[in-house]
Amino acid sequence: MVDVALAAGVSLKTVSRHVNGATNIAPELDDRIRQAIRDLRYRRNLSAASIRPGRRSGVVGVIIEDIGNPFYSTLVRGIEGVLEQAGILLLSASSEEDGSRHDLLMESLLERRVDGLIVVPPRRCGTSWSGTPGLPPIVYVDRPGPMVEADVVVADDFGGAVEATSLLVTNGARRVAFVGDSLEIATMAERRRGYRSALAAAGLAADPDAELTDRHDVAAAARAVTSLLLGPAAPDGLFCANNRSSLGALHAFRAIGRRIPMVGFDDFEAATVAQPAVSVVSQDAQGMGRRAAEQLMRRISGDAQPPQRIVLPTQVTQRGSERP
Amino acid sequence: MVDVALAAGVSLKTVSRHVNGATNIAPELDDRIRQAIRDLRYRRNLSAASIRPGRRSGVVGVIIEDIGNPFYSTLVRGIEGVLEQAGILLLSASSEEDGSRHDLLMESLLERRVDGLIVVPPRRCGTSWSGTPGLPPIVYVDRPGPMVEADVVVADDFGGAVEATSLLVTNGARRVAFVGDSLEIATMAERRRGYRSALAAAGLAADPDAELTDRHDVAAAARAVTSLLLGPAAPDGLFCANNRSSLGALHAFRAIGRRIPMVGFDDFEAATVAQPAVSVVSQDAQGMGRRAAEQLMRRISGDAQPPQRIVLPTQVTQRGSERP
DNA sequence: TTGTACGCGTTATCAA
DNA sequence: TTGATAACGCGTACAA
Repeated sequence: MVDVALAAGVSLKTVSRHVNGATNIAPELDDRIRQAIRDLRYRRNLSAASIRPGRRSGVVGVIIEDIGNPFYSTLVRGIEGVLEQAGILLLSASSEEDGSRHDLLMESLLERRVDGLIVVPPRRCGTSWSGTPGLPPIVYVDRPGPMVEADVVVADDFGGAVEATSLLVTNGARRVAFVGDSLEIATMAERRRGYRSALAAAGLAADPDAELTDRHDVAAAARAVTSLLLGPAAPDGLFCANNRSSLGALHAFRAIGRRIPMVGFDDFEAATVAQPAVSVVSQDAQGMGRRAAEQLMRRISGDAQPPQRIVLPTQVTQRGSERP
Repeated sequence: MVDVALAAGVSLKTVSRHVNGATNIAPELDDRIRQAIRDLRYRRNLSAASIRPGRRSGVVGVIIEDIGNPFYSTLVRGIEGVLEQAGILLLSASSEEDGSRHDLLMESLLERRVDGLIVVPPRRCGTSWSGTPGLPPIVYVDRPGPMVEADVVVADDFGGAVEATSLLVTNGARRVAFVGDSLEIATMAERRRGYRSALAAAGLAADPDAELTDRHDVAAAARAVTSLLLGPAAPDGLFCANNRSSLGALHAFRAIGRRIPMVGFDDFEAATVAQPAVSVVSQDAQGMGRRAAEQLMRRISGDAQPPQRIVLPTQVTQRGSERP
């Protein structure tokens, strides 16, 4: 910046004004500075600019579980869309459901002085970050954070699971099984609660053996569904509690050469390709990202309202797989 | 940091040494500093640390087309895996195939003093960045950059397209159509070149009317394939040049109630769910990300070898859809 | 409208 | 092994 000032024959401060878009500069000097910047290939250092108290870094931290999961990558897309309009960049990382990894990432992002954080808390969130003074605003998304008193954007997991399960029951299923990931994950616990609630409401007994949890990937889900269908008390309906479980179920159906009615939670690419097409209760991943980013922007702008809990409705899409 | 030094009764510099993991500190002072840091909830400011010349920011910029596309999110996953081991964070953004947006993002990342860049160049890359002095190392991925003299990691698009097309021909197809995105995208041009080359090698004439380009999303690809199949000269084989085209073709088949042999470029989730399962020429997206990140790390470490062009082989996966 | 002097949080030099 | 002091690149208060 000194070099630019020297080349343009002005003071350092005038250059600073120029790059910050100040209007009270003589047009002539403005031009000289512009020229000097071009000649010297000057580019300002935003890291240096941001160390000054009260100045923002223009960066928001994002911690999700796994960018490879379509649900989360869609979520990030929603966040991107909102923040890019404010000229904010995303410093993102995947925690892989690992609490200590998550804490490390948080530290790392905080050390970089992000203006705010959008976080999908891992199943066992080591530290609870919210509340500590001096922290930038945090918005939790997809799952509630470790603190009750925090902004959070979630889908209606319970209601969606009730709808999905009821849809199967309405179509004649009497023994509806559940496939999903670990119940330590808040969304999973909620979805199973909805599943059980719907069964109870229909006067159906919950069978613990028909609840397949801790299936973390497609292959594990496929194996679980396969052995369930080949077992003694095969169900006549299947609620798949996330996109990987749904895909696994389809693989199982194909491997066995036989299917049962199913409904999945969270839409997925293969849903419309399967035969019959898979009915789902979909959550608006992009919308969740958008809402979270909007709420964060409000907080960054100084909004001090009490913490908001934003629950996005789910949507039922019937495509055929819910019927026998 | 001054506060910590004061509280621990040492000088500022000793605290600096402590947080930087220097070993030449008296254990007693080390403990006092550690305690003071805890008491004061001190967290160092990496932005401030990085403004000093020669110091890295510990951040790498990533510009891709669209984080919502499974191919790119898988690519980013590969990058993440390599860089996290070096304690490096990703500052990522989507250019949406927009050249001017891309340039803006580049400027923004450069102003944040990233240590390096991994870039998927948009179809019309406005400026050519490589070569300008003072720039951090750049590795192009998925497509060659605007400069020939730059590190780049790509898949064997030409070879893969030849294999895909030949597979259809081998299975009896005589009028093989092509569906894909804009030929301004380097990978698309290469794949069409491979497609044509395979046709020529088989003694088959290339029919311009059977080349459906500029189909940017699934719906557009589906519409194109539908009208092609319902048209006067319906093909008896279909090469889908990217994952969105493949998915579009499946939708078209389902809408019409009739299919033709097809092979897709790039594997996708629904491929194993379709009936018959879709044969693909797959590229190792995660591997491409990994290789690009590794190459970037070498450059950041000061490796000054001539620019590398890394071409990753594609792999044919026959699942049934290539047959009539 | 422009410039001077200082401070932001950190690291590097060099002397103690 | 430790500490005083000067950068790093920039923004702000205040004076001119």
